[in-house]
Amino acid sequence: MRWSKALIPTLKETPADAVAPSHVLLLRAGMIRQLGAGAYTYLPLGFRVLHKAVAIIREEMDRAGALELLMPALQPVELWKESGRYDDYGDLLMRLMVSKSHPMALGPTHEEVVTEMARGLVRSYKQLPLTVYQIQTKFRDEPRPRFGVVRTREFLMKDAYSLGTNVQQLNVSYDAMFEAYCRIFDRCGVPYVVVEAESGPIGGDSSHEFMVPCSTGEDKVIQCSSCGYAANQERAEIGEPVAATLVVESNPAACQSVPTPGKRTIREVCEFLGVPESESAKLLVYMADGKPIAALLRGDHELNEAKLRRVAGAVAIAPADPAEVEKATGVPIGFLGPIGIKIPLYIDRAVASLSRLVVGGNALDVHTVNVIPGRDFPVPAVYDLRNAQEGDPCPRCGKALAIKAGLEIGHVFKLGTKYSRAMGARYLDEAGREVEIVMGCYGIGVNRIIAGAVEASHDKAGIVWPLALAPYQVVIAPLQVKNDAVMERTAAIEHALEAAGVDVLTDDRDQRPGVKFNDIDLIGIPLRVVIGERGLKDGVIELKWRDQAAAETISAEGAAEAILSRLATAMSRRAGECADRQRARNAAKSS
RNA sequence: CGGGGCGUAGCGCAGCCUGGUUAGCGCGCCUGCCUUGGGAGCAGGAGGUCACCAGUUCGAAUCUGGUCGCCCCGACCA
Repeated sequence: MRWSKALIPTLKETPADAVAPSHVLLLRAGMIRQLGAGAYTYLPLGFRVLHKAVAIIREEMDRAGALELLMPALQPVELWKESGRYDDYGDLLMRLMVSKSHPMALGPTHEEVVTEMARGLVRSYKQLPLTVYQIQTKFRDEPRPRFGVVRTREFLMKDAYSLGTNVQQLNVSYDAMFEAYCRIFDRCGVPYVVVEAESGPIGGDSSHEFMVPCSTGEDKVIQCSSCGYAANQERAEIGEPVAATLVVESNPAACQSVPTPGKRTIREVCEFLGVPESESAKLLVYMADGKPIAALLRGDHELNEAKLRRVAGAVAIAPADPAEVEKATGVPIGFLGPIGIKIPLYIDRAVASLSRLVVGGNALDVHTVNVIPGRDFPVPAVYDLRNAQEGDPCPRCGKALAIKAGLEIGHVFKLGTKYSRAMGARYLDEAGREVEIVMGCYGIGVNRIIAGAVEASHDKAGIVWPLALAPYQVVIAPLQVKNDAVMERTAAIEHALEAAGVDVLTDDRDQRPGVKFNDIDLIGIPLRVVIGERGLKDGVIELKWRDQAAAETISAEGAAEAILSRLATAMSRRAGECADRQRARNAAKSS
């Protein structure tokens, strides 16, 4: 491709609206352009990158035995009502009227459609297991799209669904998809960590997320550097604290009510009383399936709603509003405490290990000090209720956990029979009995692979694409486009590379070298070939890798062959790294 | 949905507080000259319903009210 014939609208300045590095650079490199909030055009260069990712995904899904198909984005809302997600999914579901009065939805995901298909097509255990996938546009009415291509209302997703007769088949399918995902992201050259994840409203038993570590990530990843434990903060467990020597005073003071007029928040109360927040406890009231429950946490800790939901055995929980709190406890919000509380109380482990704390006094403008858990209120049991923090003990090995931001690019779930039960998708087993299909679902955000690659790999000058995703593998920059010798040499190398199947971009613009170099760095093409009068006089041209500082001079004669061999070396090195990682995974699995 | 910010040429911005000729600047774009190994220089030029609607006024980019759009933080989120 000749640059002069291409559409590559690079930007010198950063558009005011862009903040995240991937957003800024994809915009500046002329890869995307915004149409509206959460809606982006992929310009030719960006579309090529998307295609490269799609091609890799397709190869690996096919290799894993998944069958590609294409389901409609336009879906009857009846299906969503049948599965129960019409309500659960809420406003995120993009609804519209067809033929003026017929309500439909644009698919945010396709469990319903797959299950509908399965109940029509799958009759016998002999047809199972089966995994299908598609690469298709999804729609979600995101309340807040952000960071360019990271969270949009319309995005490209690879979604796969496994159908099996039982949990064993599900586990085999799940493992195959898990492995395919590792291969996909390895091949794309995007760094990632696999974390245990909360399965969320999609339901199901088990789930892993694939995260690109980067500051733009919207999730928090908890990781143990010692044993390799990694989990989404939503899910991360906290290990038993190292048995701290509890300072038990020989003659502890009795608890005592103190006035705290107008002090409602932990910060206000602790500041007012001159007590560290870590020696206070807060009582949070939640509505669990419509009934009030309470959680007691250390003042400086954060409640993990998923943990509380599990402990309480509830389907759904939500913070109680002030009116519900007062109705359930008789106490105005801000002064709640565990002493004498009437609703079911779940106590976080960290609270029980405190020897003295400040709690709400269960009356307006009152708190209670010198409270000792177990003495002043019962502690029948303790739970892990809070979000893991930096430095908390690892649940596996007890070493300190670290926390960092991660961008979710892939997610695998074991759904079980959630959808097949709700929608009646059954097969006949060997004994002729009707049995619900056991399902799994597996998603990759294709756009997020692009965003994640840029987040993980860029410098001051611009994007540094991994070879596998780059819109073009090689860029040729003839420096004097009016010099016949330069242009003949350029064309010769260009044609030789293209004939060998290499994606080549030739910057034939009549621009000064500085302009070309800066644009080339910005769009991030891995290998740059510079052909100039000066070098040609000595019979040489220059090669430079985008991710390396130094350039290399090679003979102009046989340059194409030299470039091809360097590309081949780079690709086989990458393939070797992927193979090494796969071996490491296999070794870890068998051990 | 709560909080904050912004909307003036393709991009980045000034002007607005204190209303007053033809609304400016830089980059980019077009033409010519010149230059050519890291975003050159000179000259000429094109490009704007000042987001939209209503109001105040002799007069509105500027003041008032409303609407819409976009960004950020939070809530939310397979």
